[in-house]
Amino acid sequence: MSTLPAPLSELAWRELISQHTEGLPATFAAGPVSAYVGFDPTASSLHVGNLVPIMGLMHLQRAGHRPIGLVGGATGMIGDPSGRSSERNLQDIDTIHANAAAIREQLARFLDFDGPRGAKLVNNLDWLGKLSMLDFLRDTGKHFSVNYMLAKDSVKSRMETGISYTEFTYMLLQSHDYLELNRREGVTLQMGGSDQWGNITAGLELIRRADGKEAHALTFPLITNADGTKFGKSTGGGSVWLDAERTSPYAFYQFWIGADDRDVSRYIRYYTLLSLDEVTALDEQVRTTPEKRVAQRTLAAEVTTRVHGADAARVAQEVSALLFEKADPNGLSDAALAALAKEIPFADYVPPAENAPVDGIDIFEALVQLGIAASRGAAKRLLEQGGISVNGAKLSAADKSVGYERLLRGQYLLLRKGQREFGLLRVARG
RNA sequence: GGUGGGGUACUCAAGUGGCCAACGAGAUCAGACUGUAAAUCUGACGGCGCAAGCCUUCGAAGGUUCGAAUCCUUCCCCCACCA
Repeated sequence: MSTLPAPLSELAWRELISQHTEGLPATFAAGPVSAYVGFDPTASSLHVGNLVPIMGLMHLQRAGHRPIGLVGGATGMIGDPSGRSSERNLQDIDTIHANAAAIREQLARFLDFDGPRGAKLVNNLDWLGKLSMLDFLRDTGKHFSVNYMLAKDSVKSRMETGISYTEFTYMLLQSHDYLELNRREGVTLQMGGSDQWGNITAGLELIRRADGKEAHALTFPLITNADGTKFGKSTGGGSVWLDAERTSPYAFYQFWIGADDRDVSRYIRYYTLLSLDEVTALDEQVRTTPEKRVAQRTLAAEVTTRVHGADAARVAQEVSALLFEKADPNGLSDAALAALAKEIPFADYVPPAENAPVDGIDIFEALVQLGIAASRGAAKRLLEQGGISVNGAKLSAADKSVGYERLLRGQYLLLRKGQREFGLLRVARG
């Protein structure tokens, strides 16, 4: 294993390799390789679940090879059956174009798009869009037997519940992409999640049969959480996005801070560029002084800095310190409160329309307006269970309202739900 | 086209005339314990309401009944076997 060429040795110690084709090491050793990863343009932003393939491309480029991102503009309109239990919704073209543009910007935070080894982003709509059915059947379809396709896990697993002809064909379209990129860009490696192995190797077959050339596959492991939950879900249950509009830098930072001790070492290997020595040192810290959360802090700072920049990461750290390290909210300056308003859920308080039954700020209303509770009923349950604090002090079940005298700087209220969810309310005195 | 089985809340899954807002499990949220960790224990978990209670829900639409997720009719969809 010590003889693995550049990106493979790195990927190997980071445990980022699930499997790869046999001849891949030799191919890397022979010179610069162009490799691609596909991204679904089903949303206008990538999320942390896309991070592993992105890091794969990053390591590749750092080792002197050329990364290519493929936006599945065409295939996104179809849907990959791999890893899905049901048929999915199709996207319209305008949406896909907009999403592709957004994805390119996010990739630029990881990849260098300039220079001879510059990264490139392509869209398979460019060739699949104008491909005729007859050409496709003649040039691609004839190289595959239905028997071969049925034997793939992605198809097999759907035989029970049913799979449309469209999704069945997905494998061939992806193979066609690989062939196309092999011809256009000299791409000889496709990478992807471990569930993509079948689709990628189908592409290798096509390249060999159609052009008699050799190409390779490399897959990344499926990322798991030690507690069995799905990786990449925020406290609220939603995906953690790279787009600051969808997931604030603070929330993004918090996502990483919350990593389980059992996971954090792996995540640092996967998602940062820290060296093996640094990673080993952090592992030691986790073992001896887990309560200091040094590894989690490092992980959060590293990833947030890469995705949102050093300034945003620093603010996220400061806000986190403010909220979690027992600073008295009453001492916050106007500037600090204004900064906070940008990072955590924020709302301008609107008093209930009814002739207010309570004096002061209606807590249920405040929680709903901040999005911390889904309804007044839910807010009430939270309060009754002792899950709500205001300005650092826990409320009792009887505290249905908060007096104006408790407002910070005369106009703000810092609400907290449970251990780690915050919201800032601004109240206009009338 | 025929026969049989099935569509229940975020997911799985009970329920086959009133005791059903609907057993149970998972997921989720909160509390205790902690280290913004895990595990464990406790509670909550359709909406509105301080509450009594009201409203909406069991594929869709009608109907029977004092009363339906449960019975009847039609329709839509899924699965298995047969053709």
